Amino acid sequence: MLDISFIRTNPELVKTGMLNKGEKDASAVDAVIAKDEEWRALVTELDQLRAESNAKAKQIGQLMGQGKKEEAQALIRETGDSKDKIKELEDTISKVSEERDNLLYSIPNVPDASVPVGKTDEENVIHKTWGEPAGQEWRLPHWDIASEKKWIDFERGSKVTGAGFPFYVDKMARLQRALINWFLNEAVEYGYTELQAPYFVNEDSARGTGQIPDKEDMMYTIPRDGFFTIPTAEVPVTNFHRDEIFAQDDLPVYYTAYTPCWRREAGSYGKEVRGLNRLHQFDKVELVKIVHPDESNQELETLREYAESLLEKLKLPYRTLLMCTGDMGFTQTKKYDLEVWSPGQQRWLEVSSCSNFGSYQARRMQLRFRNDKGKTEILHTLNGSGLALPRIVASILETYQTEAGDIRVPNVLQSFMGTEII
RNA sequence: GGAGAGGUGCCAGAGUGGUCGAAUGGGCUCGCCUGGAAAGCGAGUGUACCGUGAAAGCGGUACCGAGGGUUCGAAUCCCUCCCUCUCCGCCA
Repeated sequence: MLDISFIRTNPELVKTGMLNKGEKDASAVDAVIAKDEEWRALVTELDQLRAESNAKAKQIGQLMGQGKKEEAQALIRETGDSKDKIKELEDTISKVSEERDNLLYSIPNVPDASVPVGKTDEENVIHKTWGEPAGQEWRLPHWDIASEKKWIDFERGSKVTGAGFPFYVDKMARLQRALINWFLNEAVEYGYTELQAPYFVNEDSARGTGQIPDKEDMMYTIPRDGFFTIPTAEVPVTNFHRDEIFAQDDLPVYYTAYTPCWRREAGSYGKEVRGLNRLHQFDKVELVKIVHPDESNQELETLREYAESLLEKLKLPYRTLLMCTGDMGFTQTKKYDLEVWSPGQQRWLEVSSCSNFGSYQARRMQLRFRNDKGKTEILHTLNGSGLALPRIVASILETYQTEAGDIRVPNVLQSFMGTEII
């Protein structure tokens, strides 16, 4: 969520950002300011009442201590009214603050000034392209390669679990393992601390990173225990330090974690979900940064460059898009998508999304540091994939296939695969 | 899963209805002492919110695992939940 005092002092900026992000109207901004004013007035009133009642209780205590029972009794009789009033005010306040918070949750993060204004993905800006996208020619889409080689078993996955839960068989299982290892090794070498995270999170964590209330339907739930299966490692990893206060010297903090990711992906269909394009369960190595507010924009650039370097080392042609305001998502201030070329499908596939969340997530999580003046201040969080596996696997199969039907193994993966060709 | 014991500030740990935001010790910060350091001595050391102020600050409220309740008054009593530890069971 945004800082309410920031909204109060910059209402027009927030409204513009909201409309640019494609919200229908920005009335929530004025509404939240009004609701907050109401809340503050009530809190002031309640605090005064409580102060009076505390003073009385203290006095009663003193009288009792001195054995002046009669006087104490008289005072106790006086307290009835204010007690009811306090109770009533407390109920009103909890209602009002809930309304205020709901409004606050409905206001998206303000896009950074450097983000292009636009409505749809057509207005995203191509920030960079790398490599020569190969033509179709004799190249097959990865699902044909995989089924011919019996490397990915979608049918048995459907039988055992459901659509979107494939088995990876033999060389494909090994390729996945190779990628996970290589991604983690690269990240650790770069300076990320490796974490192994829980695959289920509780409601507080889902709220901390903004899956609740915004994107609740993307997650699978375990209702009996109140858990959500993680849609990305971002959720447990960013929540790792929830409610903590960092010393300034400990910043920045970099984490990497491999986890499976589960997404319900309700409403997806057709070529979008063909093969490995979109799955309900997939593997991903995630990168998370927790940084000083002044550094987050620069940190986003280095995060993107790091993710790009992985594709370059894999020698997979890609392009980087700077997402426009309308296509970038609710909680981000700025976002880059990395798309790898799929020669078998002749289309780009998103394999990494690098985002700066500013203070939006950190405020929900009360993730803070102590600044030069010794005051606590909200940190900034970022994350990006480094990288998501299935589409990388798809792109490798399609890019590295030979006309004879074999698959060459990218150089950086050969030591993990134990071979140069599969 | 069963039985029991617990969850207090940065840490350890006292506190079983009133003057407790919380003893004491350790840590940390600053000052004194020293050629410098250690030791010693002195002072300080939570978070959030509301009000006020340009700010430093000042006044107030809340927080002793979380949420409810009893009471004029709750860290302390009651209820629910979560977590930790010990023993038993189960188990990779």
